Amino acid sequence: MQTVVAATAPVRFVPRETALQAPASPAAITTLCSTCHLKELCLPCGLTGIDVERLDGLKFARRRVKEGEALYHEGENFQFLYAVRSGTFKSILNLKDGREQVTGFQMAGELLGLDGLASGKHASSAIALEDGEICAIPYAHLTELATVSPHLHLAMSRMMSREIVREHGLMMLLGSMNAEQRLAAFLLNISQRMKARGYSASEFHLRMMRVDIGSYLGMKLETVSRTFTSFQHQGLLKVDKKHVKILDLDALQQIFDGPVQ
Amino acid sequence: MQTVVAATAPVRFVPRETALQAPASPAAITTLCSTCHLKELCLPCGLTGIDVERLDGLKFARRRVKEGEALYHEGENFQFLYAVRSGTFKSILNLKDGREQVTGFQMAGELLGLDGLASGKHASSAIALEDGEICAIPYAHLTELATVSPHLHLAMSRMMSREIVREHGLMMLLGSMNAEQRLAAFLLNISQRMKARGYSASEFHLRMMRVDIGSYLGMKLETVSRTFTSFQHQGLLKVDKKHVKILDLDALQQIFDGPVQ
DNA sequence: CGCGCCGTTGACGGCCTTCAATACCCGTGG
DNA sequence: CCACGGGTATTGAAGGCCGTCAACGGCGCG
Repeated sequence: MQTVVAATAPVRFVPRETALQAPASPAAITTLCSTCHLKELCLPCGLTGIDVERLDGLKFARRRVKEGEALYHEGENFQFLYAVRSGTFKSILNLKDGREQVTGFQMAGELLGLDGLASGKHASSAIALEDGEICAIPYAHLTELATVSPHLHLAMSRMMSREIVREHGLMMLLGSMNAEQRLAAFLLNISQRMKARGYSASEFHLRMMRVDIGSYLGMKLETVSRTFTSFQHQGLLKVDKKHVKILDLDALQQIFDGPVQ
Repeated sequence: MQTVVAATAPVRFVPRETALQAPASPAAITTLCSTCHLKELCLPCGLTGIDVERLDGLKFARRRVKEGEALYHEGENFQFLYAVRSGTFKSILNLKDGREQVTGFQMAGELLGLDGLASGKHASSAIALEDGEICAIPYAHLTELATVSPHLHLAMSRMMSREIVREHGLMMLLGSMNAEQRLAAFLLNISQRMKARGYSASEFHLRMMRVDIGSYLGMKLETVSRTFTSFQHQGLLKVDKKHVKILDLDALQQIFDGPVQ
């Protein structure tokens, strides 16, 4: 049933940058984890040689996604996990009244679709916030590999557990913090993730709109805007629309930590 | 590894194949999934004969827990998953200011500790809300089994995914609903879970305090109390402290669904 | 240019929090 | 037996944070 695992595809020399710019040939462009510049962040994180090579056997289909496009919709059959190669995505739940609830933002190296295993249908939708590229990982093949490789099994479990922990943190935020703390938490989180990806931790471009940030943080877009302005007046940061420059990371951290106690 | 003995006194869900009923090594405090009355709800859910028998090999240690006692604390090393046999538990995060954030309530057949895989340390604490009993499942052994049994691997992944989906729902609640909708959602959820366990869906005893409900729903205990009173005045239910009788489930559902649109 | 989308800002009001008092239950001890 | 105290739940009053509604400005695009 499962084909050969070891692959000897001639992809060793594909440099990171040009790999991203490969023309969108309709035929499947495959990607190898072992040569991916994101392997420290992504699924292979923590895996060693042999296990990563096993992942190579999956020959992920790579796919370009344009801004606004959906990777999958709530309710669709779950077949693939998606690993972000470039770009930013949002995960959303559709509310009964037509609004949407943002459950997370995903950046390079992060996984999308883990909520689909539960029922075999995607429990949320994933929308691209800018043009980007993803690896589509066939879940059935991945689990087959996991039965062979305990380390991969562990890595997958850890990925899911990490998602649970992340949502715990969000529940804490939504359940017990005020607007300033929420936005501070959000900015600190983005800052960290940008840093982990080699970008500046203090100056970045937000890819999502105010209404998305608001939905994610459980506040209205006007409140998001006002809180940005307030932070700017306090000298914590400089905002111009989506461009943010953090001027005082410590103070932001203190706001997040809450009133001293 | 697997011994077979005839068991009498089967509980509610009698297994089809009485032949493979398991050994009651009477002195031992171990528990077998194959004879457990919770197997339709718990970890073995969806698994068939052979896989459940494999779980039997783990010989879960059973443990009694008293009200107020902790199964584990945030930060402790992660070794076991815990399956609730009886009683009710709350999962909590400790906030910096000394308060706590409740992230979930667990009833019979539900798993505790899934957030520990991510870092190897428990990311939350689990506290018994009443005297109860749990199965302590050694995670290392469980993963070993999962490499042998693809079905078990799938079952575990599904358990985690279900937790992610559950938290999604909670984020929606915390991010976009008012006090009445939150409490309605909470009551409907409890009602369903009681029903699934063979109890009345319309009349039950809440095991948690108002402050816990409030923490879970992102509101203050006074607001919880006031909303209960309001529901009572609307004729939706009858409340006396922790005892709740739902009088109009449909109306409660309508409140949860929100204003018509 | 004009239109639509996005972000900002102001005014107002409502929902929920905060603070406080009271009632109730229950175990302990005089 | 009743008094007493601690923990829990309810209820009231006042206030604040944030939501709602509205207007405006900037920007990109047909």
